[in-house]
Amino acid sequence: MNYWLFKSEPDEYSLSDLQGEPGGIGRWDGIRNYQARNFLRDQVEEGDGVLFYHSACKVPAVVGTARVARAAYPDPAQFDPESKYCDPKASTDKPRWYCVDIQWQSAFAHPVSLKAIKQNPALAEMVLVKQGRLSIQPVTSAEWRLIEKLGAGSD
DNA sequence: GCCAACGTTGGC
DNA sequence: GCCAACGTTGGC
Repeated sequence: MNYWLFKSEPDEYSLSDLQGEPGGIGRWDGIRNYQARNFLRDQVEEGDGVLFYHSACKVPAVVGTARVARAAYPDPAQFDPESKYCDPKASTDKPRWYCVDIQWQSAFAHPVSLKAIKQNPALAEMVLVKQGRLSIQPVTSAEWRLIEKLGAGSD
């Protein structure tokens, strides 16, 4: 069982969008960055915990949690000429991009902002702090527990 | 919308 | 196989 942080722009796909899907299960697609792709394809497993992070918005923050409902499979959008995620270099024989399904689990009473994370010494080693531009990243179990606790507002 | 960090691409 | 150019990401 691994823990991850997934970033999404709330204008594109927010935590409440996921919550509104049938069964709270949505496809996490459109990943077009190789580092993120490699984590997704090689390490993300069904049942893993996901911190849902809103990026490129007014208050970047972890806003809730989800779990991985289905491990990596080829992202259908890469083969769809109508999609903005279409990649002419990808083929069904040799898919280039992958996606997973995740299921909504919780919305935090108190979103944990990037600012708060940066100010917390216990979270200084998070990949989020160390390497800014990575949309899928591993989280330690200690970091997971602390962020869940902060999100619940019981600090 | 600027620009920095990172990984891939491709000309030579 | 070097390395400059390019694409993506995301905080500010």
